[in-house]
Amino acid sequence: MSRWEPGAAERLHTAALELALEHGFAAITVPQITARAGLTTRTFFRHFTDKREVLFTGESVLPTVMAQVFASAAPDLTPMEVIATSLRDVVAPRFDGLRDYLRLLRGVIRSDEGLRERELRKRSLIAEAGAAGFRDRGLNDLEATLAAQLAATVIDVAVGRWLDEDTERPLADIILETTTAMQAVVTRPS
Amino acid sequence: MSRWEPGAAERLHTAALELALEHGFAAITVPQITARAGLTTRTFFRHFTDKREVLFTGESVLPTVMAQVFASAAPDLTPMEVIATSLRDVVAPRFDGLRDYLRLLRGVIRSDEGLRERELRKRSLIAEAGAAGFRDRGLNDLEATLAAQLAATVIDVAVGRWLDEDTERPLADIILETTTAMQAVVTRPS
DNA sequence: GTCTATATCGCGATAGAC
DNA sequence: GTCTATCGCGATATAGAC
Repeated sequence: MSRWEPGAAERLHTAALELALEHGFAAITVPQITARAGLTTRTFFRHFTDKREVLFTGESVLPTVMAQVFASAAPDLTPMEVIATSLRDVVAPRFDGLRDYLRLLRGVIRSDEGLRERELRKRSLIAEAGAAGFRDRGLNDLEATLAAQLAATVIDVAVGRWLDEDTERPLADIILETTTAMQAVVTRPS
Repeated sequence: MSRWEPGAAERLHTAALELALEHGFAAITVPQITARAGLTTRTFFRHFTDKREVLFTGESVLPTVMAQVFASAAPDLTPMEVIATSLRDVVAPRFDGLRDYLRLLRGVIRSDEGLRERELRKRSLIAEAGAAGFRDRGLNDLEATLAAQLAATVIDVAVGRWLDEDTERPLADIILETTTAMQAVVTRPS
């Protein structure tokens, strides 16, 4: 048995989310968070570079997920097909079951400007990882960048709508709806 | 004649940019910036909500520019046509002449994680303003959101490439190249 | 304009895992 | 022994209150 309870980062995350839900993120302090998790302030900053970061754990898996997305895509698919099928098959399963938690978290993030800003980094990381994947598939720099931005937009918008709805429609359905709408917007005839 | 030299915000911006170029943004302090601008620390925080903000003045015009973009677009244009022609006619002229300054500023922003994060907010503001504009043109929520994200991506990518190139190719040319590539990525046949 | 809270981080020590 | 996670103390700058 160790000197410390395991899962310090996760306990800090839970404590921070609970406190933020109760009092608002701006109103709580790092000492408050660490007190609830049974740790010290100094320890907090060893796990997270700043106060906001504690709400964005688990985000580090996103580039990994994007790598999976492209590894699992058939080589003859067009960029939009890669986006549509891969997000449906690889991303959606990862989010299933997290809906209630993600709704709570999103509520906190939306209520704080600093957190909203921090959240935009997630999209940026997705787009970066995606661009590398599309370049590996043979697209040139410009096309790879644009395709990855499209993918990031689809994830962002689809997950947002998935969390918005009262009925829990499968994320995979919403992803397909979103990619279809994207095609329509770009190819719409005058 | 007033008690203060005019243009406090602009002087602070210039001082901050110069100091950041010399020492790196993280290494400089607000008192250093205000000292160079001949002001007090308190005055700094009256003009800017935080230290990073001083490098992002002028950004507040972006929603206005986006409003212009949609006001000036012919009503029968498709979303992609609105993006292509409006960015070329309204956005590009606004950036002309700022290239050297923007390259310097971008160098500073790229070198600091906090500033990179803050910059993503610009894209977010553009997308929000754009979505409102596309809704006004009759697109439904989903399509308006996607079209605005496309527009934000085109601006981002096109301006980035414009600043990257050694030869000063007109921004309008690069915008057209970017929208063309976007169409190709989405409509590419298998 | 002054005062103060608190976010942030450097350093040294400690305690267990291996 | 080394490695890693933690603690405690202290310093500084941001940022907001008064």
